[in-house]
Amino acid sequence: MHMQNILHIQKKLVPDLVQVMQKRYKILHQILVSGTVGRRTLAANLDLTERTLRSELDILREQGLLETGTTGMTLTESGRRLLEELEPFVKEVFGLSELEEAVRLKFGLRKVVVVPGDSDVSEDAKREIGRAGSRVLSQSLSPGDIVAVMGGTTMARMAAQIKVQAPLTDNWFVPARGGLGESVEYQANTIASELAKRTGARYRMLHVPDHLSEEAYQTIMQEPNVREVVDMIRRARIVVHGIGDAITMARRRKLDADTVRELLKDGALAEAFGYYFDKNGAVIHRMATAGLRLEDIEAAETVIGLAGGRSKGEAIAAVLRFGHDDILVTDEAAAEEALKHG
Amino acid sequence: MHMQNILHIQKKLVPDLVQVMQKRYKILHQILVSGTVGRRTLAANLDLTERTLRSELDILREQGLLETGTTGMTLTESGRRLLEELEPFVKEVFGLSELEEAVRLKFGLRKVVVVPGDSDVSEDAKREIGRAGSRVLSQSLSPGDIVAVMGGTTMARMAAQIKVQAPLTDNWFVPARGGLGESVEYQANTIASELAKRTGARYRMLHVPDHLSEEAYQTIMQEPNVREVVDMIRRARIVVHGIGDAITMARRRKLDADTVRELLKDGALAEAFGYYFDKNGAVIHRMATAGLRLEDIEAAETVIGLAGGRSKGEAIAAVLRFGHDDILVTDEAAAEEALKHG
DNA sequence: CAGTAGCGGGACGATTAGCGTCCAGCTTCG
DNA sequence: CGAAGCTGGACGCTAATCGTCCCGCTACTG
Repeated sequence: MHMQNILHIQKKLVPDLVQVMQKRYKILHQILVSGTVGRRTLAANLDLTERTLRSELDILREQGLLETGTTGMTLTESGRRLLEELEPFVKEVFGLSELEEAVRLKFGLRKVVVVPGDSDVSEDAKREIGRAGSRVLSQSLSPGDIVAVMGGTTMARMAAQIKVQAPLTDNWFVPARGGLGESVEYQANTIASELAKRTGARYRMLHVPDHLSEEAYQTIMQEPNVREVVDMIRRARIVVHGIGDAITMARRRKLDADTVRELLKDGALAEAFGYYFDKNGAVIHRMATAGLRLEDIEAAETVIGLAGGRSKGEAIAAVLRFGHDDILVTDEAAAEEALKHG
Repeated sequence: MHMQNILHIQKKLVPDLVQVMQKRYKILHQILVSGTVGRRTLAANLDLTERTLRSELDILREQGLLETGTTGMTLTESGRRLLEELEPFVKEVFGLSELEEAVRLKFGLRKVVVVPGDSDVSEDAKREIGRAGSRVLSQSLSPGDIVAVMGGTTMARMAAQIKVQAPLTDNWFVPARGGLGESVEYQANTIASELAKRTGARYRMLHVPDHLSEEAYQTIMQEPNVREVVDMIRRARIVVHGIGDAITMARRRKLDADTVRELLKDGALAEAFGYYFDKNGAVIHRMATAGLRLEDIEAAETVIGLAGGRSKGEAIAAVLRFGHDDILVTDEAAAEEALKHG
């Protein structure tokens, strides 16, 4: 645990080092398997543009790793040896990004970010998910966007770390759902306000008590300022949510015994944005509070899921199977686990 | 030997990023020892410009390694931990550049280039010295410059690897000394011609047999084309030479027994540009052939010495003590050894 | 309590590096 | 002998980087 691999350290100090290493490794590797190959062919094989490849080749040539002849480029003895020496590290260097790509393909996502570690055992990993999540959210934001956010500890951590260049005077943060029985610092309302405060955006609260009678529910929904927030939720272009284990969430939200029994019977596995899912991603149950509906999830342009820890891998897989998430931010352990159950 | 450290690999694969790593480490380290420090102070301490430092600081802050307060910048817990984790690798990351700086200061040189390895045992290191030497020479060249070169295997390797962007139509390569009894492929004449051929520059040969009588010597020096080359040598702005062990060189050049004995008696240790030096850098003996004199060495703007291998460390130190070299290109083992004897 | 030194961060123009793109000249191979 | 594929050069556009200066603020110090 303490003898951290130097690659992990380097990733912090020089974040793009690993990517560049990967790129150059791929180039050398491709030349190795090709024997002798020309620049254009190489560019096509590696899906790089001719010019960027050329810059890399110049560097590699400068380092004496490859030679240029009239028929194309070949690895030098030095280059071949380097590739061989690099072999043991390749798995590690490529580990996370390969994981990201694997998860992305398996669940048909637009983007996957995997941070190192396991949130179940490492506070570091949790923080990294928060940081990575906030970065993803920042990148996804366009002027005028309304962002609907859920609650939860991961969401709170994300909110606590977001930073923007310039104040987002043109954006809104709204809670995706009314009160869901969480303690106040992890409620969607709190998170929306924290996000707004830290980014200079505006926000709205949605105060709808849990467990209302149908009649009371209809009444409160007629309230203008509830109506207004719900309308904003309907128009949200971005939705950010955590993913939880069904039973844990049910307990945390103090569902009544009957409901819990029913959830168990139906095979509830995961929870996200107030819905419970079974292992196939089918919706089992809906929390009784106002706000985001499934149609809104489908209408949103970017749905971002945040969750980490090996124990959540299966739940993540279930929610991803539901099929409406676009971006996943998770950690190594959860990603591996999700793949197993995908 | 075979389980190479990944840092060695990275130095080859991503040398640019390793430098960036060094820079960022230095910044973090400086902040650590300063406790809290402002940008300007930091820039002055690290000898960086304010703006470049600032870009780096932004990245490091983005990585959560440092925090910015009203009184200056401080490392975060993350940053301190990173620095601690990095400690075991620092020596290795900085190994060569620290070595370069140490040698540079010890012998008062303008520039020192140290390549990894030991030429005594590694063919790779020899080639790297050649490559590095050719790069240094290219960088030192200005239009119109005359370059005087010596012979030797290291010089030959350098010549074989030099490359230039555009042909040096305005430069001359001349042998620094007439024949010095080396086999033809390592003679200064050959090297000058090879360098010229590979760079598009022009060259002159200097054919002066060894061991001439004083009379014959005076006669040959009156020869117009000898005279002409010697004049060019006098005007050389750059001198490039190898450094040898005195006894080895004496033997290779088949000096007569008397002279060798005399060299030994006088404590000859090193040889460079036809002169023999004792351990204090004092000139013991001069080879009897035409060409470069000590005055010319002093007049030259840039004197570049090339030599590697632990066994040559002491000789290198002796020549550097002579005090007229500006740039040294060597390998790790020789540099370490030279420091011991400096 | 007022003055000041030192702080971070904003701004902006000049410079440069990076990149897409196309072309010339060469070698090799069919 | 022609076609294909190769390298390396060239060039203009764009985006990033950098040097430089300035502003407002804070926390000391006298």
